[in-house]
Amino acid sequence: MSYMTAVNAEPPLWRLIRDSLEAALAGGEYPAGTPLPSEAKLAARFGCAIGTVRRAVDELVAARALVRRQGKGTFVPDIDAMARPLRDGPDRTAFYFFHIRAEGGARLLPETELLDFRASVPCPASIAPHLGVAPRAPMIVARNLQRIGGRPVVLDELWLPKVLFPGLDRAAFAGREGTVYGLYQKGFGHSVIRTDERLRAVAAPTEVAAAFGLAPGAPVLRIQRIALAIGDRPVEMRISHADTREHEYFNTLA
Amino acid sequence: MSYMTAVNAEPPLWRLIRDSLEAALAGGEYPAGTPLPSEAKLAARFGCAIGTVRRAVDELVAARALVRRQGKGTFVPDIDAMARPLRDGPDRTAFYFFHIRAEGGARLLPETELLDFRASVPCPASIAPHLGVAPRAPMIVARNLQRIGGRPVVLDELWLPKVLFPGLDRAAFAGREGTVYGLYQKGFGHSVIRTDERLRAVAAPTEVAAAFGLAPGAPVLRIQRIALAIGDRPVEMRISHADTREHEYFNTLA
DNA sequence: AAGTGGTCTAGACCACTAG
DNA sequence: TAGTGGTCTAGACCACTTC
Repeated sequence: MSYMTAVNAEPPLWRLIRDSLEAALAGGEYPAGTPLPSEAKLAARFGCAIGTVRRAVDELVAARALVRRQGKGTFVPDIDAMARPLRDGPDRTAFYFFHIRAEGGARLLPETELLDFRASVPCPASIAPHLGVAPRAPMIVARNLQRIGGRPVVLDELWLPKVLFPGLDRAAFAGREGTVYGLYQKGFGHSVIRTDERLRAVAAPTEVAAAFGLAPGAPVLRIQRIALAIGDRPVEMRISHADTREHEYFNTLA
Repeated sequence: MSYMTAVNAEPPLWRLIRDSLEAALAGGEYPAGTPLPSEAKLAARFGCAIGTVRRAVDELVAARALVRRQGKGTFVPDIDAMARPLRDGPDRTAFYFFHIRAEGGARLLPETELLDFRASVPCPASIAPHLGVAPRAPMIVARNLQRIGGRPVVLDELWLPKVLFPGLDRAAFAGREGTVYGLYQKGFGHSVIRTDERLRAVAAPTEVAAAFGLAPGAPVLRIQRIALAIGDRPVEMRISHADTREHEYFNTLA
């Protein structure tokens, strides 16, 4: 007569807890620097054992939405801290969203130069569906030139739904500290944890060829990226062209 | 005076168990069809609680070296079964090692035609270090043309250390059922679970241009892949050229 | 019915960080 | 010293598969 064995609908408890935490993270609680409640407190709040909370947090850690630090707490990872090479131990988390490396293998972080910034451009029909916005919705468009070791290697075109980045202007964009994704996180609460990319080899458009000192029509790598924040919310579309004469796009699968 | 609290050197028990299991898998025990001992039996064998075994197995499942099937057991995944679209549920495991898709998005598996097979070629110095073999070590070289919907899209050149594939000849290679990686797994015990890829845009070599019906020098995507089996052992290097006029290389990160 | 993996509990003890 | 996450235990019960 186990009348107290709970209802037990379909989804396991740890999944409900994971989704609840994910929603809280997507909703902007617990910004990058502040710790989550301790596992014991979360267990009390959800009325379950600590092990169940740990199972939920494990998932979010695997999805790169959280990091644990023994003795300190559990945090939303700081994207800029990740992008910077770590002192202690190998920099496995570095370069997570930057995959262009020199042929030899030495990993250098790029220097970014803002070429152009437009605060309100109607969204083309080719981009709107990827970001889940209406066609002709107002967008912010920026173009960057990235140099590695002084040499221009990547030309970026960024498309941001204006509604997700209220008040973002050229000064804030150019004057940021750290990476673009760090700005999305600290300025607007969008923690990018996943990207979908599509790559093609194309003949260099004239502007790209000029930037890289290439003959017109020379082969360049075209990368179309969609950046997704914690709840799989798309926040940026980026079209990049890379000069792969002396650099390569690296990809490790699974 | 806790004289029985165990030695507790550095590595946690679950890691030792994980490594032990990984070594057994790399050593060829438990081939694709046969289940591992049950978690209870493994716990007894290692003299620990079931939860500790589960922690170790969890890691190998995350690394795609094992799959659990409730009610049946824990298995080495069958690569060909993964590569085939699944009936039940979304085919999230399909296309794991094949990233070229039609522009629209419809995923078609390619048909492969063997163009060339050479049973013993000395390994070039440019390839040897990637596979951990000595320069001029004997290699098997194969070239494939892959068609998607009848259209030639990818030209592959495969380099295999002969020592890892004893007895592999053209007939066995061409007459296989399933994918190349399925052959590696079922014929030689090398379960590929990870790949490292480097991509560039290059001018099409003449032979590639001819195969794709491209003008000489047209841009094509060059993919250099190293395939790694369970213990991070490199087993294949592959240089592919892809026609990305109507197809794209897809990549989802983390 | 028996055997498998999946969920959840309750608690002990360890390792690390901070005040 | 107190609080955090990390490891490990021992066991209950559930869901699925096979006989």
